[in-house]
Amino acid sequence: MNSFSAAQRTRVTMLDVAQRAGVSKASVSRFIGDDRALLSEAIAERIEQAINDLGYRPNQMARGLKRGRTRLIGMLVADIRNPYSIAVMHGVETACRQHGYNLVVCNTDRNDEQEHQHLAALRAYNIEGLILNTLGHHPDVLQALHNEMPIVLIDRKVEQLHSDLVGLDNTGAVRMALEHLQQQGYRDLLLVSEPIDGTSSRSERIESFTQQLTGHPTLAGAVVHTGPHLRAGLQSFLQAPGPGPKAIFCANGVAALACTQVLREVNCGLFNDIGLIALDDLDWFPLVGSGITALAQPTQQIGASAFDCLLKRLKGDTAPARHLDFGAQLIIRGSTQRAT
Amino acid sequence: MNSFSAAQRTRVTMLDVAQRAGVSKASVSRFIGDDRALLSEAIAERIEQAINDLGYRPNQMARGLKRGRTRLIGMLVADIRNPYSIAVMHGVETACRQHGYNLVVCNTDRNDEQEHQHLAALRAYNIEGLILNTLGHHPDVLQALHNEMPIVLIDRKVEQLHSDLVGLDNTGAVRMALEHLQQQGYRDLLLVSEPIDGTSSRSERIESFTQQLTGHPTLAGAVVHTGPHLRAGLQSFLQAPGPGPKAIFCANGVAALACTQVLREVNCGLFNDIGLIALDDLDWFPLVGSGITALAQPTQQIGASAFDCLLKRLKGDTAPARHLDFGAQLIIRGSTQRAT
DNA sequence: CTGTTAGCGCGTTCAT
DNA sequence: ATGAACGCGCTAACAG
Repeated sequence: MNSFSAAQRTRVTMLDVAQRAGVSKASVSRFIGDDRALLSEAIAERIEQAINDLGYRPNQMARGLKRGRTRLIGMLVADIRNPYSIAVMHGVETACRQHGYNLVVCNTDRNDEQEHQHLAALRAYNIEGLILNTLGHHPDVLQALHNEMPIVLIDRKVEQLHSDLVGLDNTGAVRMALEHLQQQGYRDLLLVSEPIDGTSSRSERIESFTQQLTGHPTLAGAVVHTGPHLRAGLQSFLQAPGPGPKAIFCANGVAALACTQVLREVNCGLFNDIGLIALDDLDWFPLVGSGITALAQPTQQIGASAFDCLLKRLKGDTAPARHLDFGAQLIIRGSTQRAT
Repeated sequence: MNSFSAAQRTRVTMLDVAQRAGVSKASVSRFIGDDRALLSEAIAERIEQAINDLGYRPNQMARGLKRGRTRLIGMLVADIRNPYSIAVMHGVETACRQHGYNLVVCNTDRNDEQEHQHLAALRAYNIEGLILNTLGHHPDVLQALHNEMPIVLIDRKVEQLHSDLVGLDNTGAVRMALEHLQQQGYRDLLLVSEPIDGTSSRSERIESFTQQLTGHPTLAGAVVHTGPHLRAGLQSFLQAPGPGPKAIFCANGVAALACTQVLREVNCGLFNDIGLIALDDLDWFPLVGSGITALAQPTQQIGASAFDCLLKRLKGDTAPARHLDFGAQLIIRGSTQRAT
């Protein structure tokens, strides 16, 4: 078996093709690039033949070095194990491929140091644009990067970096949730969210919730966060006398998972004692108890249109930063059907 | 706001640093690379200063072009929405970062044409090694690639491509499942698997199941596949008179999801009427019914050791192809506790 | 239409 | 210990 000890570089190059076809490198380059029209039929055929014979593939590194176009898009994700991130990433990846771009994905595991490292690495690879789904705790680095390439934010804003953003219409989604719960007869609400850490979508949902409650005089509401206090928070909510039937509103998929876990631990009948609705729709939602009602995000669209924004900018669009907010879709399951 | 119309490339280069520090490019290169020891203290400091002042980052493209080392690892995944793939990928990514490599992830969506495209792209970017988790329906391309770089297979073999493989000890995992089910008093077993499509791990599990059943005279067993016939298959299993208590063995996470869905649809009491064990452990398993017993795969380890294999090869290891099989871990939940 | 030339940013001999 | 010059694989002028 052969060794790959980093030294040998036996790849067939443009020169090989040129020699085999009996032409100059320039002609091969024209054949490869967008100038194929300038070539005579005869010579084009010989080049094509040679390319196939040798299995030649142009070296994108060298190409990028010369043209300044690497056809590489970077994506920085805070938590790659979050189903939302995966779904969006899938959308981005699909769009990339359709337009001849490739995607370099970096996961920060919610770690600022790793975010820093990855940003440096992405820059070193001359990516043409960046899709960002992190807290952005390095505003200086990001700003510097933004001078070199377009950036599109996904789901979370970054302070002082005013670039395109695509995400969810959080206020609208919260409104849908509240209206649905109200219609179903719930009166006492608890919002369960992950702790506030600067994620803008997170705070927007919480703010919308408290704000809109003031517009629903028949509804009462409170907020708890996931983590060590979740269990206590849920229990006191369950036990307290309230204005009427109770329901929980999970602000995202992770909160829904944590919340459902605790509800089971405290032997809460899913979902006879209590209603439940979640923002995000995960594939197991139908399987828990009588099914969890969800507000699904159009993740595929979000990813695709993030790439679309990037592409527009790469083509020279210099319009002021845009914000694209997509609507959520209500999927009703058993968890918000009150036992009569 | 500035435009990024693909033309301007104002990045600070090695020459800029050299001039600012009043030295030659070669010295800067030595500072960047592993030859820092050869530099005088004074000059090293000046270079470091200049680098910081200018915010210089070496261009990996140019670097890779010259040295043949891009520090890029490619990973080709059949289905990025499969939690198993994500988990493994997370392991790979972590290991990559720890060793200064970056990961380019490509998703084929189980599509042969996309696999082909992605392989070409990865080659074009001069990745140093490839981690493969697909069917490998392009043996010629893969073989050609394998001449240029090391390849590590994950979970599934590829015909005629004998390179390193890391995955699960499927036979052992099936044995653990059967023994556990037997101990719990189940006698009539049904294996639910995704359809056979050439995925080696899939067939190994099915074969191990049927094979080992012959060694358990007290157990009866059959196999059904997910898809349009799953529902009928499950129903006839549930209704048929059998040698004793019944249990289902889901061959992976996807099968477990499909299977649980159907069980709900046919109003099967989860899990009083029937036992359930699944290979793979998903985060929602505790939440369904009384909890789903699982055989967890050490996905993090699998990913990390895949990268490890690659690294060894890159360092010149030419030993014959290795197979690394990890053991599964049994996690007992309610779905295999028979109601007494 | 085609070939020649000159770099892109960097690493690596050679000299010194 | 340091600098000058060449080439990695490719594209973009310029000639012809």
